[in-house]
Amino acid sequence: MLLDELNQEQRAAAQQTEGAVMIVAGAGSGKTRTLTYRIAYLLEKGVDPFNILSLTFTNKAAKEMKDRIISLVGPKARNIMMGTFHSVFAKVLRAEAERLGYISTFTIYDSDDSKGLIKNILKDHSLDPKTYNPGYVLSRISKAKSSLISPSDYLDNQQLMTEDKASNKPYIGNIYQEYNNRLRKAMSMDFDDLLFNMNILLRDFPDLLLKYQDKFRYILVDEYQDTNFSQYLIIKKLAARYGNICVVGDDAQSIYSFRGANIQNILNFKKDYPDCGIYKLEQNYRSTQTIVKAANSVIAKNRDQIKKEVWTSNEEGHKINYNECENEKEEARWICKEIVSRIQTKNSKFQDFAILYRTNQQSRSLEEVLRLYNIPYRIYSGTSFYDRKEIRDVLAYFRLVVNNSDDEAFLRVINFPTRGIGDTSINRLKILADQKNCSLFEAALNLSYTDGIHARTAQKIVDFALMLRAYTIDVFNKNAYDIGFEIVAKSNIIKHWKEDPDPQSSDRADNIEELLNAVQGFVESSEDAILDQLTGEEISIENKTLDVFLQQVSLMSETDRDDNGENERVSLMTIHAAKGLEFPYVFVCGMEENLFPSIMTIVSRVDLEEERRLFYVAMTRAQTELLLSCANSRFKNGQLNFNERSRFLEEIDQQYFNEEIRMGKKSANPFAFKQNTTETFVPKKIFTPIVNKPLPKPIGGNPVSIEEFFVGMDVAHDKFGFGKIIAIEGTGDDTKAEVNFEAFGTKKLVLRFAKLKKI
DNA sequence: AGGTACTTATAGAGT
DNA sequence: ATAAGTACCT
Repeated sequence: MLLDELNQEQRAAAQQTEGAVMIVAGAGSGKTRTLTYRIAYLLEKGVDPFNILSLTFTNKAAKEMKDRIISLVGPKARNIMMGTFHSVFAKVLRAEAERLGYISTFTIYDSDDSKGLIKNILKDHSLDPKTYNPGYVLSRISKAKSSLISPSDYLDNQQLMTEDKASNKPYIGNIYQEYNNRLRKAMSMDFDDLLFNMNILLRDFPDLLLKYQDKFRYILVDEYQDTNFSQYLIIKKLAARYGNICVVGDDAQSIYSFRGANIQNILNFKKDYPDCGIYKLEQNYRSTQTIVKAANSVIAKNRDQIKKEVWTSNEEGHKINYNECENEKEEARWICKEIVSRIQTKNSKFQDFAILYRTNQQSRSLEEVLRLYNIPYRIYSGTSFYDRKEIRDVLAYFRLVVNNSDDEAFLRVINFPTRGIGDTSINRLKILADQKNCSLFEAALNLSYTDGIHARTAQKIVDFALMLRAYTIDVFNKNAYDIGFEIVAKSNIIKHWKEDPDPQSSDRADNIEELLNAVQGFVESSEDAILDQLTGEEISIENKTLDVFLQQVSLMSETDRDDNGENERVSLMTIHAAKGLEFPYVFVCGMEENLFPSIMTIVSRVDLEEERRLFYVAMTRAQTELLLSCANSRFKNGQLNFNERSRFLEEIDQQYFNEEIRMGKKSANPFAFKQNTTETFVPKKIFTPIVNKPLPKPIGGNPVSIEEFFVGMDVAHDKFGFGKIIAIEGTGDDTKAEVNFEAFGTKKLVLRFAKLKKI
């Protein structure tokens, strides 16, 4: 029987298929498993997959869950609507776009596009971008949108207006209004619009409300603690007819309030659905007792929480490991050594390790040292592939072809690669478009020589528009790859990078080719539904058009990207990105005050509690071993900073550390706890440690000629990392050195080829 | 118009 | 450290 795979509480939660259900699931308690079996069970009971809506936190999670369900109950599961809030409702909006006066190929703006639009508005209204920092303005707008506050609501809202006046930015409401006007004119939506407009659709079109209530008779929401008001209301409306709503979450893992997530949604579920079944999953199957208990001891410090007792019957396991380092380089080296030692002694694989951090910047020093140790890794957050300039440029061409009204895309590529169209002509064109109340693209297409633009430049503008117009006509008759390939070729963008002498430029050309590969992969893939989940239409290669690709890509995160089968790598990511994942060995680095907890959060209890939940999430990713580290000094924005170790370290019940690494009373002087660093805190190693020496040393070192090497010299090798020369033999080109590497033991190297560097 | 050199800001997490 | 923006030169 299908549900035999679940424990008693999980099974009970899966079996109550009708009505409202809340599953409060502690970390590692088999939440995804329960959801998966619950959906499989629904299908076994005869529920039509077209009637199931399952909302997950990442698209990757959706894909994995769907694959698992398919393996349990067969291919009919493909037709379940499963994905993130944003991707699912983008599909619905695409189908219903004309109700809202949008074209179905509307563009989705990401935060960079949104910031660019705000910058343009500031420029046009002569507002100071220092006062009206685009990032800040966008976050105000975003918070308003995710609370369903429209621009006119904003301008009428006394509290918001007072706040903006107090911060000396009285025009944010007006910027919001203009921002929305321009988005609409460009036939574009930002992330929050996908949810906002879905709400409008359900509010203003009763037939659609009924249609989707009827379609989505069974609704499941994962990570419910991280939903915002806008998402909450969509779900509430959709579920209002049949009442079959199942939410899963853990208030202790709510970490997205900055994005408007409202922890009250889960805390108040019982108020909305008084008859709901509540199930608590408290048995942790993931981690050792040490990890579970240590994490519990930390989260107990929070005041706001649903009471529950997470426990495990797993073995006690290792004590938590901790190392205090001089600086971020030494921290990275410590992590590398710990990884290598486990690889060699415990038969672990690189994919068993994750290095988690609070801020994306921290990945850079880790990266440098991982490369030195020749440890394969993958970064799952930070500047994603799709954020790179060259990729955004190509995507802007695609966007403009699919949606001619997309002015931001137009401005991005009108003169890139350069085609002799400068600021003067572009400003003139903007004025023309404004006068005619049309898009920049249309203005360009219909440019006449009486328009006041130099004839030669005007011709270039018209040529540009005509070139793209040809693709617009074709875009729905060809698959995404065929047309994408042509656009890239014709726009000269690859040629531009290939001819550029800068060494980084050939990488950019390669990236564009990789993007085209991704487009091809999209066209050829059949992993998704065979039938369109909304229309029931068959999906074939002809449906895989460029606009569909764009819509998919704009909602994809780095975590969702394919790893091309190369999965034997250490994972690097922020703690936020690690939510929902698990690894045998987890490093949490940068355990320092002002970094984690972040300096922005330490003034308010509510923010600090969220930060503490974040640490709880980090700890509970670990299955067998948890390793923490901090650095006494660290470069940030090119400046050296000194921080005390994080208060969170002392909040862990000290019995879960080895005796010798328990925290003493926190000292006021950041240097006072320095002497007991590496030697004492590092566990026994199989490699000869050189950590007793005062560090840091520059990483990388300098190349030297063969004669300069001597026995006892500290050297670095591209592959083997740091080592010390223990013997030299031979002369001239045949000179060989025996080097004892920290991580790879003794190697004999021919100096002429080894490219050893002095450190 | 387009490229180069200098200046300045950067605050955190990401659909 | 890095990117983006500005001033200035060709």
